[in-house]
Amino acid sequence: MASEEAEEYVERVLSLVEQVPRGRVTTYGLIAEAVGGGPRQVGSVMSRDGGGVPWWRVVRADGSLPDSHQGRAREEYLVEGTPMRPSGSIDIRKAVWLPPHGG
DNA sequence: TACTTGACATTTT
DNA sequence: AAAAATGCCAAGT
Repeated sequence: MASEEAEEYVERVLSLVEQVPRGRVTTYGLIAEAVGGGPRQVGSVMSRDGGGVPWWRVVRADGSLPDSHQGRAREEYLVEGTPMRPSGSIDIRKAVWLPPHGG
């Protein structure tokens, strides 16, 4: 039962990811700022239990995609109309969604 | 306790 | 613009 805290942290992360609107994305760092901890922690949580949320809406701070997002994520960006750059990475400046802070 | 790992971020070359 | 180096946080071994 000692890991109840860890589960709550996971739920907070997933909760934010579920709140990301279509056509927008957010970053690991912003989520980390909102829920606490570090960007890497958010990434770890995602790989563990991010399978139930729109994980493709979470990208790196510069709009580039993690190796794991290759494949399905690309299709999602196309159908959702996510602002992309000709290079293939996301136009983070237009696509970024700021998660709600402390409440 | 020390070392290694990971869907990251920022600064410097 | 792209790559390397450094910093960061928590968990696992």
